[in-house]
Amino acid sequence: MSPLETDRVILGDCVEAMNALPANSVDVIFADPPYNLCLGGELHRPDNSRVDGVDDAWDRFDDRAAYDRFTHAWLTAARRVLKDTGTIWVIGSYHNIYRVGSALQDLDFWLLNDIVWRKSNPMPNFRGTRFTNAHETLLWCSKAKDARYTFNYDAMKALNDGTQMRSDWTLPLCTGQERLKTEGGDKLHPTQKPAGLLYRVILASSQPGDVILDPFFGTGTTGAVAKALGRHWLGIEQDQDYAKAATARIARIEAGTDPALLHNPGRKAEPRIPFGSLLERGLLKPGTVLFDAQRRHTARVRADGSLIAADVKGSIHQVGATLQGAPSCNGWTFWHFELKGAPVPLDVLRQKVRAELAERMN
Amino acid sequence: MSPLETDRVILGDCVEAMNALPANSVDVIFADPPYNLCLGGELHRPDNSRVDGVDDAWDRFDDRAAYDRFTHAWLTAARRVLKDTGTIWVIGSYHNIYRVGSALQDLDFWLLNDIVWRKSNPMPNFRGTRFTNAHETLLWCSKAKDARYTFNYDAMKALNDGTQMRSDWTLPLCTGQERLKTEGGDKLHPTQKPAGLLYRVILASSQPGDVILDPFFGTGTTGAVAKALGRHWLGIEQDQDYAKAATARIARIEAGTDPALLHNPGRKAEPRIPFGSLLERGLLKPGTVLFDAQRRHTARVRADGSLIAADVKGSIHQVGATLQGAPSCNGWTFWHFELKGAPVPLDVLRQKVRAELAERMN
DNA sequence: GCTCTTTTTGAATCGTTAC
DNA sequence: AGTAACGATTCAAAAAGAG
Repeated sequence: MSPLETDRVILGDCVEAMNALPANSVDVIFADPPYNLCLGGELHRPDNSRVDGVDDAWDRFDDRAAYDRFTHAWLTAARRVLKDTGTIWVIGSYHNIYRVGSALQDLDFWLLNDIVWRKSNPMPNFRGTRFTNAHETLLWCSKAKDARYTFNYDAMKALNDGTQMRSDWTLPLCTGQERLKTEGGDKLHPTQKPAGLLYRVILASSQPGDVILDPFFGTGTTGAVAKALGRHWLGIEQDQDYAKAATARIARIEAGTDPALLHNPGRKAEPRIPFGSLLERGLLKPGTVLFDAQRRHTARVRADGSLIAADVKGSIHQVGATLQGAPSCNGWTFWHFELKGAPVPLDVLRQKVRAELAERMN
Repeated sequence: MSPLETDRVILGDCVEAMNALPANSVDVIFADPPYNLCLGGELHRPDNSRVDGVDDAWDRFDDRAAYDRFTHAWLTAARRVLKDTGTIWVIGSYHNIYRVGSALQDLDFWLLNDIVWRKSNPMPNFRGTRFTNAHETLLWCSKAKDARYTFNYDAMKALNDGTQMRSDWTLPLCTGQERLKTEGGDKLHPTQKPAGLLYRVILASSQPGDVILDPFFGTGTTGAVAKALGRHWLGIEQDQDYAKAATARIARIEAGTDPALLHNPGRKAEPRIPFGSLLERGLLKPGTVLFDAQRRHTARVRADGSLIAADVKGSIHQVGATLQGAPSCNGWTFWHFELKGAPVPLDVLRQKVRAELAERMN
């Protein structure tokens, strides 16, 4: 077999293309396979605008068994081209990631971490039917339990302001200037991943000069970041338009650009403390009676963190404002509870939680 | 089969115990099954015979297959006792959650969300070989794709300070006073879950009076929180010491009883008011001119409670939708009428009627 | 050029009841 | 059973528009 020719896009099916590559030849694989979303009808926002869901042909499978066969096939091909010291990353959502995770384990990949990409700006759940689906999952595996692999611990620690990088990464979606557009101004690809995500993946698990393979190349984010970080890359993509756009995009990147220019650290976790968390933490119990400093008003705490007074229900702020006839009210300082016979403002509890959180959350 | 006897711990194997319960009898299942995949220690077949160390590959295969059989068995038993309108929660880490997730899907459970528990104080990775494993995953499933299920959207939104609860939950580990200890001062159970986690699970997915089953009861956190939140509980535990500690722990909890504190039914549950009843009650007169907030559209009220605009006749919703060219419209909030020179939404009148109805109930 | 407001949008398994 | 009507429902970020 000929030696590996890198820094190019291979047009075609990813299994066939990988099988045409030399075995044990790439250092890292990053894969963003179809999620098999199975979306039904249309979805509208409360303002009646239509949500542009993923309905592309490449995301449609006959059934779960067909998706499992597809997953097994491409992971098998990926395993062959991956060096014994290499690692593979796969990203997915709850629709597919449990199939992928099981398949990886069945193929004797060894799970090193599962990483949660916390989206700082996810799409809300418009109908109020579930929790806002605000994250995706990345699986990071070595080829075997006892395999040696690359993990740039110190680079990750530095990227995280001196404390160990955790398994949850807070990063925004790929939007704005970063998102590739058609000439008509629409998004070119329905699921373009943010460069910040690939930055962490590649920086964590490869060395300069390594080869990064992406079998579902799409708009080529993997190639763009790999090139900027001084790595070689190889993309496989079956859609000609995507392949063309990716090639052009990567050509515009300067190789080995100062990583600081690309550096896109996640936002710090906000120290916002919902009032409800005091209940979850057992610092306050449902039924606790709250009152203002002058003891002119009282209200009781409900299990969900709302307050109930004679005629009013709502947040600590809303109820405080309504009872006073004021336009607004800071419930944290307005409301007090009784502790050993003395009135204590709620804010004391918030400060307690903040102090605990500040200890190690990054 | 005898009716379900709740608020007790059943000592024994969870599959046998669940099979002895009536089918379709519990509202929510919370399960924290063993994760102990490949953590060393002895290997057992399902019949509890020990596996002799043979070839590595064979061992590994047998181990994972055994875990899969175990998972399949208890999930099958769980499915039988769960009501068709019930939901199941399973918590796990990357060691087992991909096996569990696949098994749930294979058994036709329908994944509603995967939830990430972000630990605010995780154990660091001491050897610097991986990312700090700072989260665990909860899977939340209904019994079938089209099953109705309980999700207390408004309670969750209230608990999160007025914005939708997301799929990532930041909560501390179970430590300090909360952690049950042996007489010697050691932790009683290796994986006691924080009450705050169960608080959110139970508040989100059940109603007061519902039955919560935990087939891996351990120290009884599920029962303790269920009781405090006015739910019934049922625990299955095979370790006598854990069962005893759990029973004692729950006995100390004060049961939540006040529905006003425990229940937030939300707006969706409010009684329906036909628009025509506003006319019957004389709150609105036939011929009243309605308009939207931007005064782009107008319509007149007819005696039968339908609207008439230039080209359109129909309900307040139909006419609003048609005039806007929208797929749907809430006529109650869309349409306004003039009162003392100011625009007032129809919804104000509906609230008035609802208040009167509530008054008469007392 | 600058600030403030409005609009747009993102891998979405997104309803319930009465007839 | 299927169909039609009712009417509930969104957050963050960035672009685009307005002044």
